[in-house]
Amino acid sequence: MNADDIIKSQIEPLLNYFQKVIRLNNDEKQLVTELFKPRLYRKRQYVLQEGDICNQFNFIVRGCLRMYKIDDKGNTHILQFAVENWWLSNIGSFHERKPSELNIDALEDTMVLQISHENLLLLYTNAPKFDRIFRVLIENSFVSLQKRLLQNISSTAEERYNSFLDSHSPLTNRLPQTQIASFLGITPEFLSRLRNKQTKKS
Amino acid sequence: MNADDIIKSQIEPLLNYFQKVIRLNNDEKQLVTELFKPRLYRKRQYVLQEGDICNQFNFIVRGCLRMYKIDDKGNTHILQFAVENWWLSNIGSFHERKPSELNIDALEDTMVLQISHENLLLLYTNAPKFDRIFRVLIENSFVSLQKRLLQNISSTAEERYNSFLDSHSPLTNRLPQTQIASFLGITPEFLSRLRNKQTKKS
DNA sequence: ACTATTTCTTGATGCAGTTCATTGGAGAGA
DNA sequence: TCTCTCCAATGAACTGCATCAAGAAATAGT
Repeated sequence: MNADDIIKSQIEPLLNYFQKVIRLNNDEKQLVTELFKPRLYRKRQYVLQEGDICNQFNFIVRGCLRMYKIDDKGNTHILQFAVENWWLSNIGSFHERKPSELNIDALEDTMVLQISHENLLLLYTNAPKFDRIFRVLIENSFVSLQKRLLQNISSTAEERYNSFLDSHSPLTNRLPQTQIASFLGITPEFLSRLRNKQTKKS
Repeated sequence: MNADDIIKSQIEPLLNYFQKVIRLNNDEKQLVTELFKPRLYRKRQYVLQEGDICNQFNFIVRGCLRMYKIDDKGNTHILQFAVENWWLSNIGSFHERKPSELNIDALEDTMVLQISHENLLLLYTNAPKFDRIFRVLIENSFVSLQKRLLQNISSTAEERYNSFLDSHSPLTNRLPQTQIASFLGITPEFLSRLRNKQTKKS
């Protein structure tokens, strides 16, 4: 495969993703291919660092990213994991063009397709269909975020862990437990006790 | 004022809201006036009841709504309050056309402008500008939801209460404390203790 | 293959927040 | 005016989860 073919093969999953919402014509496909740039991040590399303005909207082709905040006591709180075919970006910082309080980094070597703020506006202007596509995309993100908030307000750590196993099962063996604990909002020690308790049961 | 004038005066805040995103032409204003219907809900009246499909997207003209879940133990957990110039609807149920797990009801007599699912699709088709307007609207909701999740993961009840006072100050005296406690994810008793502690300080 | 670093487990102790029960106050309705 | 119901306050006992500490197991770097 030459360089062009490699890029094309990476852009496929993105085009497929869009076409699940609305079919695209060739001009629109062309536009996507031009405006989204592939980029590789190495494990532990920052995609977005606190204080910077988030300037890229990221679609994950393969690998895994996390978005998190570090609080005053130095604890990290993970807001979101993103793996293949998911989107990740600090939407607030991206749209309001103001410094991010959140970090994004790679938990594995990760290939993304990213579009800059400027090019996304260009995309909206040249192909208004994408206004709708991104509306739907954000509606979906909103719904899962709302589910998660509900979980956090209304459930114990054990219930949250179990529903994480349900909803994120592929990640369970892919991530270190410290990361999962930080996503659930508990200490790694307590997660260890929960797991211990559950294995004893079965 | 005759009936038409009353409706017109109610539609103003909605048009203003839209025009903060993009200016509307007269056809578009006309469309909004036709497709959004005013409706009054009495205190304690349901706007959406668990098990029903959410069929209305609501803009609050005056009054106050809440959206909440009742868990297995019978506790209510408030996901969102909405007052003047805010939107409220169960977006998941609304778009996926499936039964709601959440309830929406009125904490005060509340006037809303509501658009049905069918008419919203009509609006998108006849005036694609609204694809963008609703994308922006949901982006904003997403950002505040994300802030709230972060708060919940990373702060103590006292910190959450204080930041509620900051962000929702107009509501503090407007709502009973049980409602605020249920929004913060704590018991009314514990909220009472927090308040007691804070008044002693000052 | 060896060390260094990170990750997981387990115990002891402490605290934030819950639960249950009781009391007092305030608004709504007859 | 007198209930009746709803809401706020407070005490005592309890529990879910954090913290600190220390050791074991796994991973990565050279």
